[in-house]
Amino acid sequence: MKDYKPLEIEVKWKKMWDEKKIYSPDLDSVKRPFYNLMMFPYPSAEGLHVGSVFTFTGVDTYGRFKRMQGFDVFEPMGLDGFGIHSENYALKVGRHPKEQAKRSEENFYRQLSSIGNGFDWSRKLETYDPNYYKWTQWIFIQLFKRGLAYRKKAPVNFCPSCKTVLSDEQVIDGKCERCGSVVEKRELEQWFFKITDYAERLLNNIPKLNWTEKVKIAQRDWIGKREGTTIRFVIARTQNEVKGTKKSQKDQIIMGSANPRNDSQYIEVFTTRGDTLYGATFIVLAPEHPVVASLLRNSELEKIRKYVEEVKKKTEIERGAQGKEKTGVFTGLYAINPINNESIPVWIADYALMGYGTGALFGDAHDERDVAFAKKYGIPLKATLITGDKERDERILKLEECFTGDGTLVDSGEFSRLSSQQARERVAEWLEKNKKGGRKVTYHLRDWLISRQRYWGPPIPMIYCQSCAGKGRSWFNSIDSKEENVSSIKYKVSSKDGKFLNTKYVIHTTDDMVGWYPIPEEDLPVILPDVQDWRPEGTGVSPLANHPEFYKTTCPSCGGKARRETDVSDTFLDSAWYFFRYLATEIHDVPFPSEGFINSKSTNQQINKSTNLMIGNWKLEIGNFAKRVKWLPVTMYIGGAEHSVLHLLYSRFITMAFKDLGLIDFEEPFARFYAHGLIIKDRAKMSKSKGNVINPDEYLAKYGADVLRAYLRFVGPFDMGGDFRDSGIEGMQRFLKRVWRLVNDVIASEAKQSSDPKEIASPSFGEARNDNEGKRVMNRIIKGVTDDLEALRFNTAMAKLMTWYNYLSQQKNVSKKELETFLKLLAPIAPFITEELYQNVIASPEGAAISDDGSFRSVHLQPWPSYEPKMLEEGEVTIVVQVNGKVRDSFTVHSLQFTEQSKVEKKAKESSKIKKYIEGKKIKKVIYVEGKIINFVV
RNA sequence: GGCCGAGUGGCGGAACUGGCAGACGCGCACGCCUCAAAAGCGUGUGGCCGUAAGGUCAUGUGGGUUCGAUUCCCUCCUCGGCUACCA
Repeated sequence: MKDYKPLEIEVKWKKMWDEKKIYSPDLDSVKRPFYNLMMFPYPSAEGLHVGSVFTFTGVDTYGRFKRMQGFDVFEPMGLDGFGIHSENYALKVGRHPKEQAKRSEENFYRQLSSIGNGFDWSRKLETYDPNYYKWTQWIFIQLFKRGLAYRKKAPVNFCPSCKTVLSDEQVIDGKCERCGSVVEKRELEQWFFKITDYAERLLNNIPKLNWTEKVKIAQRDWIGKREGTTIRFVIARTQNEVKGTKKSQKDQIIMGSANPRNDSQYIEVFTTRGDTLYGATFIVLAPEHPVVASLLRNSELEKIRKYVEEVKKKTEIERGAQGKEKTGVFTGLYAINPINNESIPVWIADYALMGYGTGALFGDAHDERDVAFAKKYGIPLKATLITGDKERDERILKLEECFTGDGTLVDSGEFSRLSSQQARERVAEWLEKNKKGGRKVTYHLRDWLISRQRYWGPPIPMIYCQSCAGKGRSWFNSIDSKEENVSSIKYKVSSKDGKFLNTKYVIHTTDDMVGWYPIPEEDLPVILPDVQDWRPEGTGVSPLANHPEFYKTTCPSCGGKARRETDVSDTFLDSAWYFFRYLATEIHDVPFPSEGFINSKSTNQQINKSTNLMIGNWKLEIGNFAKRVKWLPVTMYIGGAEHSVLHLLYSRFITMAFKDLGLIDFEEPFARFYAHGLIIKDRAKMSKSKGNVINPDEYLAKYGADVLRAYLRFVGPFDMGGDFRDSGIEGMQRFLKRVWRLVNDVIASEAKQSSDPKEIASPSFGEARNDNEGKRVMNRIIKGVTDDLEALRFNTAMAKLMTWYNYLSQQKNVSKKELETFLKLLAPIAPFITEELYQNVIASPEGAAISDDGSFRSVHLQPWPSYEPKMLEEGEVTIVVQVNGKVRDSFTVHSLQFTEQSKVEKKAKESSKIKKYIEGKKIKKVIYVEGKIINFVV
């Protein structure tokens, strides 16, 4: 018998699979497309993490299972190599990002090809490939033309160490996601995508998605829809302005005619708790609130100016997360609560956020933050909600307890005695009727900040023309836009039940966009030049801004001197559409980007010329894209739950935008999303700082891909992850060696038998066993493994196969059918060893991998084993006998003849063990679960 | 603080809709093989009492529902992930 040499058979079969292209479906002609997608990795670290191997081989096991079930499985792989992660890694190792990308790419593809996955390598992609990012840029332009990309000056998170702008999502606990530095606030002009326009659609589609529930919840929370009310508080100069006046004068003030304030000077606040409005005793403004700004212009109050400036400089962390001390300053102003005409002080405080609601809130006794703030500054409070529990209500009214739940209103004028819920409704009505505010919906979701002042990303494909700007011109009033008929572009806004609500026309106000033009599409891509000073300098601009040969250009409209945008786009944009690109890619040898890069001395003209080489055939690519849409939405998408919000949300947004662009007729990219678990080591998350990161290379070299794959399947449930341990992997190697030996022994003894029929070796082929038990076992295992794989319960599928092995290895004869079936069931998990052994089995006594007609009889192309439901029934079943729910005895009966209650009950009562417990007692009740259990209650 | 998970032998984990808790594997012990070891094979393996038959206690804690709870409900504790002053 040959020894089991995993590495040798890997080389052999990999070559064969590659030659026969068994993992490269013809995208245009297949009948049962199954797009089996895993989140592509960003290759910034030293190499592939064993956690990624866990995920990728798990996804592949599912894909192989589906292929054997007759689906045309498409399983592509690529690299998310553009962006801040990769650039930071390049910074760390002191290598040019492009050079590093080349190295990472080589290493990653080497590793990825060694794990035994059925990747379609003819369609790989890298986000830094100009053939890829020309489309990233194209998408940007399409969104710009539809008014979904816009520019605004905004306070942004700035990491002083990475020297870049970060999105809110990249700021963790006020620190930079990558380097951990404390993040500062800066004001910069930035490009944004209007994802908030899609908030309602993104939210309403969630129930329809076949996704892991927790990911759906995370998405819903991230969108964070809140229905509440806005209330207008008219500003008064002093408290007396209201309090000291008679009713008629009060009204005047409120109506805006009293001097010197008028109705335009009001503060609009947002609340979800309109029921507590009567108890509002102060107003809090965010330091960035416009009222504060106007106040500062007219105010001599140095104290306020100082406070606001300090807070604005403060980082998120210093401003303090919940629980930390709140700070604030009184403005000297008062505001009139429209519902009760009370005049209440207006404060500025750091716990009010400009980014949420209206940037202003009212404080009351039923919010813990408000109470904490009020107590600190001695602001009075008034409880207006009670619970009905007398003792508790006493405490609440004495302000000893802060009650934040729904209750019954007290001391709230005409609203007293209403429930919170009723009151919210009535207050909203009142405000609407009296034009003092009204219902309002707010979202936690913010627009997507796209700009990055970095090097390693796709240049944002926009041109700014100073001269056009001076004339108030932009692309939106150019001839081009009229040709594209942009003004008539509209998209549908749907309500919750999917009903058409209205058509939203994009109305362009060119104010913000004056001077801006997209790069003409035929000039794409805007190649990222190969500059040497690529490191971020912390000047708030991209390194490309130091390269006039890059940014100097001509205006597409007037032909005058113009300037390219020098920022690059967020890496989340690269990954928001890659699943489309796998399908659109023609099979071609893509030159590595460096070959297409221009050098930094090239002129602008050369940039454009050189791109012609890259563009390829737009129409062809778009055409393929459209044809292949049958592959979408992605059938199965598997990735980490850490991407639950951002990546998945951005991908959904881009897909919806594609639909609105008329490119596709669906709006959700992933029919099914499954979140896998994490592999940990010694009960701790793997991390470099802990020094417990596992490099799969050594395991692949030592044990081979099959052993590692099978071990990772067995280590724990796919959605939970598992604890990686060397002793476990040894056990798995033993198992595969046993399988190897069993199959080879059987084949060998068969060969012996046919040459000398008298000699019966054991175990051997043959039907001689002639028992139904063997067939029942096989059918049960087939069903079990099939169900487990379908539900991605790989660990229990593996256990069932081991159980079956244990059974087979103890039999005198093992049939050829059993061996074949065993190998087929194991094939998705361990593709190499099963291919080798399967070929041995079918070759015995005759047969070969390549049949006469030239087709390849790979185990991976065999139909998945089926089972006969009839054979699942057990020959005999064990009936457990309980007395008062405690197991006292058990016996077996023939399942077909002896499972009626009367017979089982009779037999159970005959048992001496049972008699002991029921003798002389009255049986109150008998519970019988057919074929399982009988329970006497005495 | 909020949301989502998870707590089961020495360890990783099974138990799918409430029905024999501990499948399968690791580890350990003993045995076979061997001059010996490794590998391999076999047997056993939750705690306690008992020679045994058997009994009894056991799924983080405390309660509840049920003939019966790892599973359902409530309380609390611990750990992990995501998120975070969202008015």
